[in-house]
Amino acid sequence: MGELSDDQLVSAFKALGHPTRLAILDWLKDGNSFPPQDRPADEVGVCLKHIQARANVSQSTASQFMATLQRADLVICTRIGQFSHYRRNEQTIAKLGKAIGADV
Amino acid sequence: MGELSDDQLVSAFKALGHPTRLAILDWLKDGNSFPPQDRPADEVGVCLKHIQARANVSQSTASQFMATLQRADLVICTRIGQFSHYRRNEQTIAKLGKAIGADV
DNA sequence: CTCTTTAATCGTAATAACGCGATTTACCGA
DNA sequence: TCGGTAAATCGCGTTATTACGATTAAAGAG
Repeated sequence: MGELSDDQLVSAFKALGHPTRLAILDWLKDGNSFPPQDRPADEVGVCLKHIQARANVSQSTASQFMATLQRADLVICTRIGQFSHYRRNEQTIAKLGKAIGADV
Repeated sequence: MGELSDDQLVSAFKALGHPTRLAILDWLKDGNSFPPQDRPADEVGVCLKHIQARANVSQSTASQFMATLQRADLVICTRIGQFSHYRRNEQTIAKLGKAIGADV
């Protein structure tokens, strides 16, 4: 269980430094609050279109937001057919919490 | 002991999303590692010029970095005469650590 | 095979952040 | 009062981020 490097920390903080991305990460704590899907949200994550709808942004913006969160390793993407599902990467988020006070 | 609002969280994450600012906050954990001052660093904080020297940036850039950290409530500034001293705001940093996992 | 749906990528314009030198303000010592 | 020093602010050019529509690629339905 390694710790996050400085680059990873900066990348994560940058990703969280946006109100919508921060909100999305919060929404993903309860995947079942989104519209129903073929595969349950708490298993594979929430479909991008549902995130897009709640965030009230364009499709491309929603896709970019999730790509930013993914590059920071804050979410995990599971692609099933044509659908991309996103869920929180609790491991990285926990490491980030530990890093504050230790590294930061 | 209130919690940080969403705006405060975003502001703090933005401030931490820069390698130099993140490093500065880390340096301030050991104020005595900086050159000696009239008033000890662990009491009033570290003088701006010492932070500037270690960060290897211009005076105006150093001043702006600290202003950004201060607006995010991550550091506290103590002005003594002509010198601005900066030290960590452990309270906000602790709240930020708690917020990750709770709010985030 | 064709049409539709999903989502990533491209191109772009507006906005914000970055970092610097120059200036201004404030404080101190002589 | 007059320099000298510290630091905040201003002005500016550069770079990065933001958010969008349009395009592209892949997958499912008929």
